[in-house]
Amino acid sequence: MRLTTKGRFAVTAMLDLALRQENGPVTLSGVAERQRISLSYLEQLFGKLRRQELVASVRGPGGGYCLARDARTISVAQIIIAVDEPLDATQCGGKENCLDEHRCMTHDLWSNLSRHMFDYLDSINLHDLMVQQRERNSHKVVLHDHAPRSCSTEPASVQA
Amino acid sequence: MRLTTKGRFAVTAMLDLALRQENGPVTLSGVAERQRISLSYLEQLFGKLRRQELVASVRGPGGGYCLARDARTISVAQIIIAVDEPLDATQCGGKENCLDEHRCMTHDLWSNLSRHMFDYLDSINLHDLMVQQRERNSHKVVLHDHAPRSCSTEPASVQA
DNA sequence: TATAAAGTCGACTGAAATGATCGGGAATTG
DNA sequence: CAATTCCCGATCATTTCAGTCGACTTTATA
Repeated sequence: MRLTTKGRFAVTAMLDLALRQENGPVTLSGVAERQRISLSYLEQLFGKLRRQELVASVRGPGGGYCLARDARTISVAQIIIAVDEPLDATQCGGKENCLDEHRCMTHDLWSNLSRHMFDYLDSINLHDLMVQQRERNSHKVVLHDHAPRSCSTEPASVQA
Repeated sequence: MRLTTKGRFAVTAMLDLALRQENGPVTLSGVAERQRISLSYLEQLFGKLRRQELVASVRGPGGGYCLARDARTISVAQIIIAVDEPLDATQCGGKENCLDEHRCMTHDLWSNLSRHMFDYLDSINLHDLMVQQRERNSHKVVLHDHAPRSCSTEPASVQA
């Protein structure tokens, strides 16, 4: 399992999103500003997160991103895998040339480690992180002062 | 905790060493050949392993490397740390700018993960790997046919 | 309908890390 | 002395990472 700032940023950004989405879609420029992550970089990450259906996008003014599912069903591992694609510490992903034709001597060690890391990160979901964060910051969240758009696909104002 | 091929190579090489050192010092060129790792690269790694006192070197003809301690007391984590120096997945090693002045929201997550990985890799020692490996390969080890030098500091032939 | 706010996409880039090489040493044995 | 082996620093090529840029699409609303 690869661990880079890519995965870290993604988790941080998803947490930011999760903490704010009750006010409607969250813009990437907002996340970028609050978390000090480059907007263009976030766009890349959220492209992947969207394709993995972890977030849903709403285009146009007032748009942004929302979680595609309940925060309880999104694990940290899923987020990291979504942006950091290849999930293995073995370098030979089950098939390649560890050593000649055989699995190298330490193959099992790395694949076990990989599974270990995954299990740990998969045991933590976004909701857990939200709770932790809210405990720390005693509800400093500032609400939008304009009417937010809806995160769901149904129209915000029922007049279709 | 960083996981690169550097750490992998180091563990593989140390295991090779551990499995063969009963026949006296093991040369790096031997390890390089058997494990398909570049000799010069191994030299770099073993420089670090020696400075961390995980291995001891014997110079001159018949020389090579030996484990500096019993295989049971050398954990995989120690090997990886020795060659891959900085041991943290937090990127802000406790001090740096996670976010402004504060620890970033996911700081604890990463430091917990880091500790998790370390604990796992620290729970496995070289002897464990040796046993595993010997179970797989039914004693295919070929012995040297010349009298080996000693790994210890005392002279091999007692005539000092 | 024009405009602005947002997401979408692909190509590109600079810098760092990785993995590896090279050359010249120093120690030790025989 | 010569061969073997460790020792060490400098250097290098490639890849990956993190980030940038520019052009585009969708949508709300004035």
